[in-house]
Amino acid sequence: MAVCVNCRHHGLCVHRVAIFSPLSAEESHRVAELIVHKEYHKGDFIMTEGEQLSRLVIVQEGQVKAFRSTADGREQILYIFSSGDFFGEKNLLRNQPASYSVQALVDTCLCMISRSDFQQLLRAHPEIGMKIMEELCRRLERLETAVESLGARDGDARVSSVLLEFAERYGEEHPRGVLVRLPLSRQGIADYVGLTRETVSRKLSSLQAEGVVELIGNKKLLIIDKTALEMGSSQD
Amino acid sequence: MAVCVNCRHHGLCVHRVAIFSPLSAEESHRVAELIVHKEYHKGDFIMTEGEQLSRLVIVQEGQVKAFRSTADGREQILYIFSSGDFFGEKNLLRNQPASYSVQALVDTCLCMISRSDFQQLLRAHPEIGMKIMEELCRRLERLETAVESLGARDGDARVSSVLLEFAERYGEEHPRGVLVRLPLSRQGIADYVGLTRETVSRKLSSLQAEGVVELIGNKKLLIIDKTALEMGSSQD
DNA sequence: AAAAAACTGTGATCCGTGTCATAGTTTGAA
DNA sequence: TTCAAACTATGACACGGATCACAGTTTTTT
Repeated sequence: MAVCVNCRHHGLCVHRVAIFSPLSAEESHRVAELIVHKEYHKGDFIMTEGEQLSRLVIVQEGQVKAFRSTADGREQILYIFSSGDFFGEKNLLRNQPASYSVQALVDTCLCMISRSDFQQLLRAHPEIGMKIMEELCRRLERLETAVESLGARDGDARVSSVLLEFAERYGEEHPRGVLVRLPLSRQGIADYVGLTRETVSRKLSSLQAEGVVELIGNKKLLIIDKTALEMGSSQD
Repeated sequence: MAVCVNCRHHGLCVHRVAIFSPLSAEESHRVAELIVHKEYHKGDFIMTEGEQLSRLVIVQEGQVKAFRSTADGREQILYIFSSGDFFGEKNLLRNQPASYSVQALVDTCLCMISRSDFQQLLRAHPEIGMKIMEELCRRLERLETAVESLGARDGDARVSSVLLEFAERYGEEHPRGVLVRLPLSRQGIADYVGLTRETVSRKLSSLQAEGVVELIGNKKLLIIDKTALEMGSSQD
């Protein structure tokens, strides 16, 4: 596996995480001592809905999905967390159970800090609280947008907007457009935008037929006409 | 109108708001000085998507809806804020524009505190930051549930769950069940759960036909069989 | 109190997406 | 390299909710 070797040997992860940016070099060294590392394989569960974790978890390397299992047997993906993101915030302030499950999408290395250590840290450095608030607000905005998009039950718009979101987060320059490494399978995309696997397939196919995107295998995709997606995701 | 008379004469609103609960009597007196009150009529806009308000707004008396206007002309309601709730948090930490519009559902009195005053307060009383974090987490959880519910596009479940939510927040005891004063019109409910006015009407009618609820005019509703709603909102 | 405006309920029809079925493709293991 | 398991694409069909239309009701205005 050999993920996060750096991280284990030096306390590097502290530097990679925005919420710890208010710390001085010396302080972050001390914080690094408090952190426990753990590696997970693709598919491993990191936490389960309802569980009481009482740790803040930071993604050091890799990618995980956070989701809820719905009553009708579906799986609603809420977040995709990558390097630098954190989760488990719910269990820190109050003693609340996790409101979603988290599962590794690829081999992943996580940093964990205990509830008590973190609370002490928060008292000593209120600016960390600010950082967390900022991130919570960002996350709220993401979910607000998700609600907006799911409320307007237009399938095309949902697929377009998820592609734009992935392009923003995981896209890289390419002579003919933006190359996106998809973090999710077709089923995963469906679980993210509230459609079925089949519908996502069809929408992607027709986008390709229209020359808007180009499917490269199942895990990559080239966005050729970004404007068309932007139009499709909003007005038509 | 005559809303919030108390509030204007004494600084009472400070006491009614959870986020200021860490303040001592004397401190809250001082904070009350910083607060500006303002009254709005039903239908008035308090803030508009994209606007830079740079104030934290607290609902003293009344009720407002927070929503986004979607590209396809719909209106997606994100939150309903009542007495004690706050909004405008986005503009406080960073200088971000509001991610939603806010409009008064009834005549409403609001308390506002400026960005700089609030930040000073936050520095002096880190516990206020904690309270805000808690509330942001609560709000996140609400939205996560909304996403889950909108993702599973079953109309019956959406209506059932919104009724349960309203019962929780606005319901009162009644010999035959729970009496709910609906904060939204049929169209409003539709905008909240991502359906059309007509579908909401139909679902409510059939719930009434099944003896689960009883419609009392357009603004009230009696939940007779809460269990049926709970079953309908999850598994079937 | 009367009139206007806004809101609600319900039928008829249409369309999009879910569901089911099946074949093709990719991925990973032996 | 071969084989199996998992994933993907696509057609056929059904069904639920959107849309359109209109009548009835409630609320607001003057």
